[in-house]
Amino acid sequence: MAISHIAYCKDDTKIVNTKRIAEEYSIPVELLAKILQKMAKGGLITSLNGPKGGYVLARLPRDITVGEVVKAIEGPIELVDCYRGDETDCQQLRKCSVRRPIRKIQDSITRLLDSMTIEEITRLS
Amino acid sequence: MAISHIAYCKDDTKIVNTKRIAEEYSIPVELLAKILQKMAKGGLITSLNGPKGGYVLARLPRDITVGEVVKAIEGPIELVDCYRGDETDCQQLRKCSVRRPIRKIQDSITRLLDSMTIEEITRLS
DNA sequence: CTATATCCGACTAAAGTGATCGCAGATAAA
DNA sequence: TTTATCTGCGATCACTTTAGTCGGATATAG
Repeated sequence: MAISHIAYCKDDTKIVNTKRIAEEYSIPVELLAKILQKMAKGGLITSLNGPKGGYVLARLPRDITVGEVVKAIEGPIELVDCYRGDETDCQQLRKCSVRRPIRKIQDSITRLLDSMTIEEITRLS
Repeated sequence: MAISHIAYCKDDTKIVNTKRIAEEYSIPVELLAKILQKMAKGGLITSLNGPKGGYVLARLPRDITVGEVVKAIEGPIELVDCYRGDETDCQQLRKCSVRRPIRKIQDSITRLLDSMTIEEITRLS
C-alpha cells in the first residue's frame, strides 16, 4: 500500500512522508518507518531528509516489480532454507524427495512476482 | 516428503506407518503424525488401524495435487486475511489499494499448485 | 476372544518469528 | 540555529509453529 501510495503521489510531483502515509492507512508509524527504510535500502524509493522531506520513487512505476518489493522487505524469496549455500545443515537433504519439485514451484512464483509491476498495482486498484 | 513416500510405497502395494516414515527421514514422530492425520482428514490418504496398519494413498498420484496437500495441512491458501467473509475487521479495507492485485497473485499461485500433482513430484525427485 | 499395534484428538510447553514501541542520532531545509 | 524528517539499534509483546505427552478408539493377528 505504501509504495503504491508513493507512486500515486509521484504523478502530482508531491513528496509524502512516513507520518502522512501512516495516518492515511491507520498503520503504526514505527512499523511503516521500518518498511520504508527497507525499501529505501533496496533502492526502490529515495529518501529526502529535512523539513518537507519524505520519500519518492527511485524509478518509474513500470520499472519496479512486486518481486523486488517483497525481496526488499522480506529478503530473498525462498520456500525452504536448503537452497542457500551456507545453511546446508538440513538432516533430510540426502533423502529429500521434494527439493527439486519445490524449487520448480519457487521459480514459478518468483517469475510471477517479477512480471508484475507497481504500475499494474496502481492500475488494478 | 511423507505423501511422496507413501505414493512410492503404493507401487509395491506396501503399507507404511508413521514410525517408519519418521525414522526414514529423521523427523519427530509426533510432528509427522499430526501432518499425516491432517492429510487423512483431508481425504488424501487413508488410515488403516491395527497391527500392520498405516497409510495408503486415497487416490492415484496423478489425481492428488500439491495444492490439496498444502490446503489439507495449512488450511485455505490466503495471502491475506481479508478475503474471508467472517473476518472483515481490517481497518485498511476501505482505503486498501492492493486488495485486488494481491488477489490476482493469489489466484495465480493457487492455479500453479493445483496444476502440479504428486505423480510429478515423485517423477521429478 | 484377546492382545497388540496402530491411528486419533485434546492438552501443554517450548521455540521462533513478526509486530510494536521507544529513543538517540544524522541530515537537510527554512 | 532551529525544526522536521529519516536512520538504525534495541527491547518488548503477541502470535504461530514445533514439539512432546497422554488417554482413548480401532481393527488386525494370532
